[in-house]
Amino acid sequence: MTIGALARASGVGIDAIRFYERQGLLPKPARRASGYRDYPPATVQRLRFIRHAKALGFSLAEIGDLLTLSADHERGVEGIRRRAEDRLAALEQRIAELERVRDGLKTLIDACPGHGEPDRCPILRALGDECDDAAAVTAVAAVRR
Amino acid sequence: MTIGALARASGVGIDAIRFYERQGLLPKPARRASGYRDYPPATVQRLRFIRHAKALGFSLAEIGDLLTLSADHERGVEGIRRRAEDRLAALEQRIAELERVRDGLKTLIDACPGHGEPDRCPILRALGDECDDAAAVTAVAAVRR
DNA sequence: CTTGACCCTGGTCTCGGGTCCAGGGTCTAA
DNA sequence: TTAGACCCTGGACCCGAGACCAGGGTCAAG
Repeated sequence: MTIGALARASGVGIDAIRFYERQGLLPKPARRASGYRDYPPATVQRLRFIRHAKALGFSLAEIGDLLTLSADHERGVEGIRRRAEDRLAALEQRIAELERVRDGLKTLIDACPGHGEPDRCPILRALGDECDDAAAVTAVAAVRR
Repeated sequence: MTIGALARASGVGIDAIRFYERQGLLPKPARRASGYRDYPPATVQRLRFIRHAKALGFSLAEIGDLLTLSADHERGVEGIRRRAEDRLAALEQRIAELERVRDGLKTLIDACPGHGEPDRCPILRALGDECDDAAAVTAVAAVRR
């Protein structure tokens, strides 16, 4: 199939397919006499794999790793599983981080009356770090590393 | 104070300070005869504001917005509060998204025995989208938009 | 007076994941 | 045969938020 047909079948853009080839995520395809790339239909699966793995938060480098491992019939499966677990751990850490930030922001919003003098707004005071307002201090402290 | 002193006092790098100036987040400071930037001490607060707002997930453009609003004694506070609420909503959406991905990944890992043939690994099968495995299908479906 | 720490400008480079463009060649249906 | 859709390459460009660098000038201590 041509690159355009592959793009339609896999849901991945033409430019992205050529980019993946340059990155080594796709093997260099056969060429027709005209120079057109000619893909075997199984490439659709490979591109879907890449698309889904991206949706799970894997980087292209990690996906290349997964693809290499998945071709390794000896130790591939353990490697895949371990990488998936690493991804999961990173994901959970990121979620916890965002939740911390969310709680800080929520605290500030709750403490803000939404009107009045700007120098009494706990959000501004907390961000500027020049306040004794307990709620604001706590909220921003939660956000600092 | 010089830019180096300001950097130390605020915890923001020298290059970043000059960058913020170019972006209009910091007013152009006075210059000494030598051409050195000479900052009023209050700039430390402003840089801390920027640093904290960044930690809350605001982009530099949004921070510029906040700084403009915070100088507006008429309608500033309502604007600030509304933007904080927007940020909170975006944050919660992002968290929910990541949780969806996390659950999908978790399901896949639980379904994977961690050994055996690669073509029986639910992670690989799900990513390649060529499977009837219910757990894998559900997991990946949860991830797709 | 020299050394070393600091500062200036303006420019390029980084990361990731592509997109877009110019200037060609090719394929297919009418 | 010709229009229009497709394909090729190599390169430039995009986003955000700075980092880094060269080639200069400045400032304070010893």
